[in-house]
Amino acid sequence: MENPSEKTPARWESLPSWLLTQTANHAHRLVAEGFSSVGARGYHYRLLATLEQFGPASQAALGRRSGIHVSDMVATINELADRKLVERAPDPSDRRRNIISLTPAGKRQLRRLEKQLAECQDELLAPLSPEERQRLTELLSRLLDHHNRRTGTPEEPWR
Amino acid sequence: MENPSEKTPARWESLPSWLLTQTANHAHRLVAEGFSSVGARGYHYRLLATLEQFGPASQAALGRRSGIHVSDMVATINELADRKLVERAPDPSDRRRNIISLTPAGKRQLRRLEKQLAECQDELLAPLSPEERQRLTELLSRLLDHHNRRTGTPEEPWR
DNA sequence: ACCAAACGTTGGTCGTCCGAACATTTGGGC
DNA sequence: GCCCAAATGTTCGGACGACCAACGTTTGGT
Repeated sequence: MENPSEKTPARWESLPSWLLTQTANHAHRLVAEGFSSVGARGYHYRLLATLEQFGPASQAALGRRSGIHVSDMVATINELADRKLVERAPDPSDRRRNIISLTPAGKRQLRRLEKQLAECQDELLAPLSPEERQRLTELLSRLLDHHNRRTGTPEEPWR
Repeated sequence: MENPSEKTPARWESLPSWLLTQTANHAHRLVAEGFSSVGARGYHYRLLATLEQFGPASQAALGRRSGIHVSDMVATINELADRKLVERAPDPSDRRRNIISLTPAGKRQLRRLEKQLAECQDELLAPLSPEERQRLTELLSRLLDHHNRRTGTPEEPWR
């Protein structure tokens, strides 16, 4: 959206789907800028955060928990492993698996990303009062829940 | 997000930026499905709607009005012109320009897309009451306005 | 022992957004 | 009238998130 100008509002501009995707664009841009200032992108944060929250795990399990597709997981882990933010070790008890774990440097990076993320939330919601922010997140949560339910959420098999 | 499972909620899942981008993903998916069932995608609708609303115009002007990048405009028009939904004619008064106009078939396609779009809005907002839908769109509009203002909106030069 | 299932990996697709570069044409200032 | 800055259309390419198909290896249950 390089140049939305020519003032006259287009007639789709009041559609909820438009409002959502466009504000999401702004949100994504803000977050991406914050992350890239530390040399990262969304998948990096999600993976690091998942690792810290649930501990070391196989790539497949990490994919399920973080919502990152297995095939993207490979590239993401490669990128993080190159920067020594994450470690990939073979699972001795199952030779199909790699066990991914967070390094101290990875933890530090995660702290940086979280700081960026927090700042972005504020910039994103700047024009809203605390009560309005609350109502917005509540409404969005309901929407997200609803659609996540209908878009299959298989369940963790075991372990 | 093929498989968000493993129930335990990740800690970023309550962040406004996450809620926004994810619900926007669902919205986008719904709309894209609706559009693709008629063989179109977002840019097609935006271009057709812009043409109907503002009348025939040059590609650059259409880009400004629809928020589609000039370089994407080329491909979009190509695709629509191939299907005879749009016509590309040289501007006799300015040989740099093409004048793009909507064909009757294009108008019919636009009607189809609008129908799809309307259905999507309802599916998207299904879990919300009319009042809640109202409040959501109001909050999102405020956010979008705010960020659009800060992200340059140059103005239409003339004509 | 067999087979279905899980795992990691490779190599794509798609849509939206965006930038750089280029040739052509134009209009305004001088 | 001339010149230059600006607008126009076009091509190419990249980032990012989301996704899919296929393959070889390894596994666990039967």
